[in-house]
Order: sequence, then structure tokens, then C-alpha cells
Amino acid sequence: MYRNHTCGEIRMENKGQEVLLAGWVQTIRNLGGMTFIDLRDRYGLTQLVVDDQSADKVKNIVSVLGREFVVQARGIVRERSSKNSKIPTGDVELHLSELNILNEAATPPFTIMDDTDGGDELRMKYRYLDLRRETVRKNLELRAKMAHVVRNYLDSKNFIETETPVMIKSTPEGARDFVVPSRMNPNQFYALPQSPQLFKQLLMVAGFDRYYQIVKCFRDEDLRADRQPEFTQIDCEMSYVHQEDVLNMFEGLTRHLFKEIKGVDVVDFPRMTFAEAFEKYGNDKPDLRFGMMIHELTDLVGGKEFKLFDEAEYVGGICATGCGEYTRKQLDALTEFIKKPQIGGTGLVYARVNSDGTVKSSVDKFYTPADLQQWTDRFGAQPGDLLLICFGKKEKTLPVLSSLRLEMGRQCGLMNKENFKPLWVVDFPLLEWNEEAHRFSAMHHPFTSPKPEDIAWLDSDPGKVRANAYDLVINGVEIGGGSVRIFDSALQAKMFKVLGFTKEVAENQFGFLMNAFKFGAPPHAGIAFGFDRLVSLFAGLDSIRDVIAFPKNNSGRDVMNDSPAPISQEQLDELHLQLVKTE
RNA sequence: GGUUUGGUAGUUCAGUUGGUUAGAAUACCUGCCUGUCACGCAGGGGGUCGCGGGUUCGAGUCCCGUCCAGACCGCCA
Repeated sequence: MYRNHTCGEIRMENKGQEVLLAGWVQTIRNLGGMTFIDLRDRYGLTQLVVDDQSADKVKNIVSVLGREFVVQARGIVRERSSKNSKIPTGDVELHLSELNILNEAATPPFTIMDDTDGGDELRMKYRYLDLRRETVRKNLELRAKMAHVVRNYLDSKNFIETETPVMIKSTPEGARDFVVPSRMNPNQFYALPQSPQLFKQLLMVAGFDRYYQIVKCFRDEDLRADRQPEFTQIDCEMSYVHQEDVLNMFEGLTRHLFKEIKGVDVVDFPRMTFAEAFEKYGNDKPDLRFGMMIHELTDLVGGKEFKLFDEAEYVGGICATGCGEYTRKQLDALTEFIKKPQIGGTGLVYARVNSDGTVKSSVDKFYTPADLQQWTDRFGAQPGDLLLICFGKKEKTLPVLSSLRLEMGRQCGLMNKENFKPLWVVDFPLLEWNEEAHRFSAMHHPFTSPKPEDIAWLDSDPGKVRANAYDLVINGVEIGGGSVRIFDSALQAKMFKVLGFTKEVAENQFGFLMNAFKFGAPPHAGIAFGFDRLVSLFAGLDSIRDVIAFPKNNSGRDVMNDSPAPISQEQLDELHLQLVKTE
């Protein structure tokens, strides 16, 4: 037996008992006549003591111990003479009668404590050491617990957990595929799934009715703090449902997760159309933790000799509540912020509402107090507020205002991580114009059904067609998305045509799905949640890397095992592959 | 593909307008220490300043190139 207790569970009730512990040496405090050792395992820390009453054998072993040695410790639990209220086991200690080194350890490259001195790259290189830290392990424990809650919930709703293939057929639409060569099929490749989309629809044809899977998905695109090349989705599909049924079901799941994991009742799941989100928040994933909605001023600002506004297609702004005291320096910084290339703003006009209700703006030369009053009325601005106004092409200016709004939310401390504000964004456009390919492409995917009332526009004005597609957004993070699917082969064929697929391409890529649909496809709809994002949201983290045991870095590399890596000529030959030199 | 920030001791970082032998903290090693829990005290070892080139009497510092890492844009049905 290696142990009969863990390092996190010993309390005063165990006083006088002999216990056997095993774990890692976290710290050694040698005071000369006595030595304290913090022994760590997954469950906590227990202090071990060696003093002059201890056996020489134990003292000798203690003298050669180093950090992160794996040891087994036997001793009597006793009360500490000076207690440590910072840890749960702080009232007791283990007076050692026996100590065995189970394994030695090299000096770790960074301190394995909650506030480590290690930088990100080092922590990733030695991720197995990083994972010994409680803060990191807690994230993964949270992840495991959330997966468990999700499974319980969906199981209770009669969903069937079904695995789908990881080696599938490559499809040209959407993100780039990772491909896998096939030794037995020369010059042919599998692809790793970007999502199990087609398979879950086939499971609906198969009559599974309700399917889910917590599943790895793969996309060969550039990475971000919230994007990994392999990531996990809670993937679901339901038959004989309308959009509302799906929203209600997964509203329920989300609510259940908040209750079970965070202990909070999140009641409001408002719905907002894509068009409204864009008008009022400048993007398709509004953060509803604070107001500062965008209002348009185009109709109020024209004809006053202010050229920048006169020439702008769109003028609009936000009302930064309580920011009327912003200094010139702060306003200049905001102007600089929106002019950054990645934000792309052209300029910033401000108007502050003084305590006496008068308005002071950067364009007083052009606008009378009465003009400015009209502006503040539109925002419902109060004394002490600050209007921040941008202008230009509408489709460029709204995203600028979105960035500005989020920045003001940050500056005003309105983005409390324990305040959860979910939102369904609905009625997404079905298609978006792809400048490069010079054709429309599906905003969600090619199996998304158009809104029946918009189908007529498929021929005349495809960009106008709205889809039965929806996203779940929480605190400005896109947590999940889905759609009602097309289950009619004629409509699906039309969709492929609008997307510019020839019959042959459609047949070649998706023929098996179309074929399946001939045999009685039920109406169906589904959704997929980004599980990594969901966990990082619950953990209050900005990066999904912190909730993945072995994540990849910004370049898609695993710095621990240094992959991807070249393969041998033998492997290449066997796979019928030849390398091309790249410069 | 682009923008931007960084790379100096095992680690986290400082290093001024270019100027003596590149510093601090921590970690590591040695010694002392019986109530520590960020133990304390004394001492010690530890550097290709990412790499390559250039400017200069002189480069960690300036210039060019390159590699690596982070954030962001494009991209992500």
C-alpha cells in the first residue's frame, strides 16, 4: 500500500492516528533542529515534521530531499503549535516516523505553485509540471464536471450519445481541412472533421431523433487565444423540431449548467435579430453586461457645414455613461485607439453633458446648443455622460463603434466576469458575398434552411435571404450556433446552385447526404456549443488554452513534443507521398 | 499573408543619450538556525544579451535580415 490518506483530507479528527501519505515535495523548510516539508498531491498539502525525536534514518533521508521528489511518508497526526489558517490542513501536521523516496526529481524549470514564476512558453513545454499546479488543475476539474453535467442533462432528455468518424471525407466549403493520407489507398486522403455535421444529419435520417456528442473538431486555420486547431464541441441534433424547440432545449441546458456549476439562476435569454445586433452593438455577438448601445445620428447632423459628417454615409455613436469627466488626454487616447489599423476608425467626435445640462463638444463651431440637445436626447444622455461619435461607411463604422463600446465597457469596469448575460442572436443572413471566390458562400453551412418567407429572394437577391440560424452568445462570446436544416432535396439542390456548385461537385461532395434524404428525412435542426469556450467562460479565463490539458501554441505547435514534425522517408514512401521544397 | 509587442542568469525581469568587469529578485549549491509555512541569516556558483550581418574607436543598447513567442487583422461554412 502506497497511502491510506490523501494530502488534502487530514484534520484535527485524525489527531493521534498513524497515516500513510504519498505525494510530491513542494517545499522544504529546514530550521536546523527541525525541518518542515509540504507534501502535495492532487487533493492538497500536508505539512510533515522532522525533529530531534525523529529517527536518524528519517533525518538522513530528509537531508537529501529536493523539490518535487516523490515520497511516501508515515507518521502520527498531531496538532500544530502554530496553525496555518491559509490551508484546510493547517491545524495539523504529520510527525514522521518513516520516509521513503519513491522517486527523485530534477530541479523543475519553474516554481510549481499557484503564482508560478514560469512564462507561458515554459509552462507549455513542461505542461505536465504546470498541471501539478492547483490553479491549472482546477480548470480541468471544472471541465470534467461540466462535461458530466452536460451528459446527465442530455441523457435525461433522451439524447443518444453517438460517436462519429474522425477520418472522413474532405469538403471544400468552410475552413481548411486537416488531411490524413491513406497507405492502402494511394493518392487518396481522409480529412479530419471540422464538425460532425453530415453524420449527425444522417443520424436523423436514421431515426435517432436526438443525438449528442462531446467531440473533437479540427480546423486548419490561424489560431487565437480562443481558437485551437483541435477543439471540443457539444454537438447536438434533433428531429421533428422547430427553431424554438432547439432554443428552449439548449437554454435549458445552459441554465442547468449555470445552476449546477456556478450556483446562479440565469433567467433571461433574450432574442435579438442579427440585423438589430449589428445596428445596436455593431457586431453579431453583443455583450449585454452593459448598455452604451449604438444610436445613429446621420439624420441629425447633416447640412451644418461640417464636412466630415456631411460626407459620411453613416454617423453614429455611443453614450459612455458617467465618462463626462474624461480629460483631453483620455479622449486623445480613445481617438488613437479607434484609429488603430485593426480597428480602422477615421475619427472621433465627442460631446460631453455638463452638470448644468449644457453640452460641450469638439464640433461646437458647427452645431448650436439646440443641435447638440437633439443628439443627447437621442441617447437619453444625462449630465456627466459622454457621447462618442464615429462616422464613415456604415458597414465599417458600426464595427468601429463596437470596438469602442467594448473598450469603454472595459475602462468603466462593466465587464464583471461573474455576471452572465446570455443572448440568442437569430435570423442570420443565409449567405454572404465572398469577394475572393466571387460568389456567395454559406454564412453558417450549406445545409442551413432559409426562412420560408425569404426563399423567393434566393434567385433575385440572395444576400437578402435570412436563415433559420441562431447563435448563443454569452458576455460577448459566441458560445454556440446552429440552424434548422434543409430536409428537402429540391431546396438543397437549389441551395447548392446558389452557392455556385455544379451538379457534379454537389453530387461528388454531398451525394451521400442527398441520397439519404431521398429515403425519408425528418425535419431536423441542431446546434453545437464550443465546449472549450464555455468552460473558459465559466472559469473566468480569457484563453481556452487554460482549460485544455495539452494545448497548441499560436503557430499550431505542441512545444512539449515539438509537433508537427517531419516523418521518415520510409513513412513517406509507404504513404505514396513526396515532399516539395519550400523556401 | 499583414500589423504590433517582446526575446538579457535555471526563472521573472531591470539595464538611461552607445562607454569600465551586464545587475536585482527568485531558484540552485555550502554553512548556521527547534515552530516554519514566501522561514531567516551568511557565503558561493551561474550569461554566446535569440541568431546572422552592418554602422562605430566602442553595440545588450543604433540599422538590416532572420528565427522564436504573445496579442490582433485577414482567415475561421
